[in-house]
Amino acid sequence: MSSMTINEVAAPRMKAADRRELILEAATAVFGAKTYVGTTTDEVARAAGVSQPYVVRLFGTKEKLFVAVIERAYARLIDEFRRALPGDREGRAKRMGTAYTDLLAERGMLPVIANSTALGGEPVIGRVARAGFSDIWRFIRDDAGFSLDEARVFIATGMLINTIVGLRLTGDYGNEVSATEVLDACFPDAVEHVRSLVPEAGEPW
Amino acid sequence: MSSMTINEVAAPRMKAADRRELILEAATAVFGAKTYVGTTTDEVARAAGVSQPYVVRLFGTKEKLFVAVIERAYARLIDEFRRALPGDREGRAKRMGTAYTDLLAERGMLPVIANSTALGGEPVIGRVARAGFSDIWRFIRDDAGFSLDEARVFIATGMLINTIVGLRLTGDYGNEVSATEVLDACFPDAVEHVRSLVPEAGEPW
DNA sequence: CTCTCAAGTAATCATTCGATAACAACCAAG
DNA sequence: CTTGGTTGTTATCGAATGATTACTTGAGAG
Repeated sequence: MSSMTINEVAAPRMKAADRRELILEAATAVFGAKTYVGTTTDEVARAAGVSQPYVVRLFGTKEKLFVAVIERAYARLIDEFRRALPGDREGRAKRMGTAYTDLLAERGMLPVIANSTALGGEPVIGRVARAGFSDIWRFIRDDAGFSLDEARVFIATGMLINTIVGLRLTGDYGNEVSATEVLDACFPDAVEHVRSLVPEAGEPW
Repeated sequence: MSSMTINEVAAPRMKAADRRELILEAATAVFGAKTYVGTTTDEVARAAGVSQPYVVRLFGTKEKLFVAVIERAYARLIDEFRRALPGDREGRAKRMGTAYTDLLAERGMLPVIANSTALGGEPVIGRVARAGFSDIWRFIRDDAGFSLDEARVFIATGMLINTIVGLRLTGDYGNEVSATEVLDACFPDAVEHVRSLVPEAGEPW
């Protein structure tokens, strides 16, 4: 039952640093689809095309692996936000919003960020998640120059997007009133784009 | 190691319906604190002061227990929203927002709702979570009479509150800039009230 | 009383999962 | 060409967990 979702062919003998990055990518997809506790290191390993013990050895523990995944995700997000800064000031929030939804194309990225916000009670992971959120907030305030209210609304909208994606409301668009209304209200001119990037309620992602 | 968190003394020989409700209350607290997958039926049982097999027998499976917990939480939320309807129309959104944060006092209620929004990919739970969200949205639109934009902003704000609570940002208030700013921006005149209701990063809740 | 059904427990099982250990194959430097 | 570090695997373990089974206890009806 070796699915090999990310890499069709296992690539033997890779430099450890590259292998780490490849595993992080696979782990982001799996953690994003099945939550932190719900994900097994074996699933991550098979998605990355390596053995389960090797994943553990490269990262130490499942917890440390997840911490690396979160840190990478928040860094990636800030990266994408930064690329959306240049241009007229009025369109900045919109460009950054688009940058956020475009991250949907990187499998698991948004779900991982969303899930991390529910783990503040975990001693280790919680600290990292708060730091990630704090980085985002400071970027929005200092680098993007958002006012307090702009920042609040922007982040709140992002959290609503997380909810829409996490609930897979996209699958009900057109069939169910609430889902249709929420999606229309959130993505006035990008509903189909978003819909094409979110998987159906059936598991894979 | 029997902690008996909810009920200090086990109440033997209760009518099954009452026992169910008592277990649901305990389960909400535990699921809210440790997520769905991260919670064991034994923890729920001990929090409710009964044996683990009894919990399983009363609800069939852990999944069905969680479904019952979610449905109860959404129903409870709508209940509280409904009680906030009467009064001047301008203050309605504010009253309903207060009703939401007041639910923090019922242990696990908000975290359970927040966590459910990340499980849309689960075949059974996902369906229930979407139905819960849909109920809330329709209540806000039809019963509360919110416009599309009002509804979107209101729900988005709720999701941001979920994030703040889930991340335990309340613990950083006063010590860290981002947490302080977010909390001030979200709860202009209720920061201390919210802070008093959210546990520290250390686990319990 | 006692009989019966509901309420509840102790014991136990089969899986699953993260982690560890021991070993194998590859490759570059001397 | 051989030696040593790096990259990886197979085998396996101990603990945890959801579920099942069989048993016990209490209370209310007749």
